[in-house]
Amino acid sequence: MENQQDNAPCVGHDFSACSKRIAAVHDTMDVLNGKWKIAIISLLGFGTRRYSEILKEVEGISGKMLSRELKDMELNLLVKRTVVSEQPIAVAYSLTDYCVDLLPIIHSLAEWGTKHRQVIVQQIKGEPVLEMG
Amino acid sequence: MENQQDNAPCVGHDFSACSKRIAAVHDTMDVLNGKWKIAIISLLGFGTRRYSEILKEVEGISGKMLSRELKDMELNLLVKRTVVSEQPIAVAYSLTDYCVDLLPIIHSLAEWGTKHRQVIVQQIKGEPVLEMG
DNA sequence: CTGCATCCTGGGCGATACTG
DNA sequence: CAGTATCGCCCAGGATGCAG
Repeated sequence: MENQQDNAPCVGHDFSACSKRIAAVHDTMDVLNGKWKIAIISLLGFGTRRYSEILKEVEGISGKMLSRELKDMELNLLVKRTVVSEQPIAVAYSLTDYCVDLLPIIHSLAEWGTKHRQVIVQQIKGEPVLEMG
Repeated sequence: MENQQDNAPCVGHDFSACSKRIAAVHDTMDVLNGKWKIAIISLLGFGTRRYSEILKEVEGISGKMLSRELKDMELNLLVKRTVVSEQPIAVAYSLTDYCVDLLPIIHSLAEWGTKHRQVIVQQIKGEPVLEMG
């Protein structure tokens, strides 16, 4: 699979390298779908959190969505759910070792986001006010 | 911003590192929103493509969505649009240098997706899944 | 060929109330 | 505190048709 250069053009019938890569990325984004999962992973990357803590620290998420996302992520082996105490109930969530592999990627995403914000700001300041659709 | 260890727990008032990172990732995912942009970038990472080529190679995308995504990505300086010929009209799309920075990340995403697919298949087959955490 | 307008549907997601 | 149930909005995105 890796005898293909990253930036080599893929013309004609050298089709499969492209589509395989696209499919693989699709698999990942399928698991990371929705508005919240990446943020949750990013947060849990800083350490174990309880349900209510995530609710507070992930700005804007509702309880329903948090439950749903967490359950989904558990099924996909991204997070581990641990009942800490029964009365009152407390549940802790942490990343699986396997999901930890995503952290460097997500970190890169964060860095790019920071850079992008600057680039766009420059564009807006620099350009002679063009009306954007 | 980087005096924070990647895996250091962020408790109590060490709140801002978490939320800043989350916000930055959010910025990126905001730009990469929707079902198609990452796939398009991944494809264009293999080389310049024409509109109709992208339409064929990105499995499942409709013409409307492709136009929309491409326009959006152009505004965000992710792709460059070049009119190749007028009669009949032909348009080539390529990644900006700046968007090329995303390729390694997307490549990592692809690798993780491949791995994940295997893990999930193992899990479904009931094979002893690796012990997490 | 490239790309826009229109119509339409599914489901993602928010708000709120409720259970254990 | 953790999680579910219900209701409903809204918009991403599919299908189709038209225009330059």
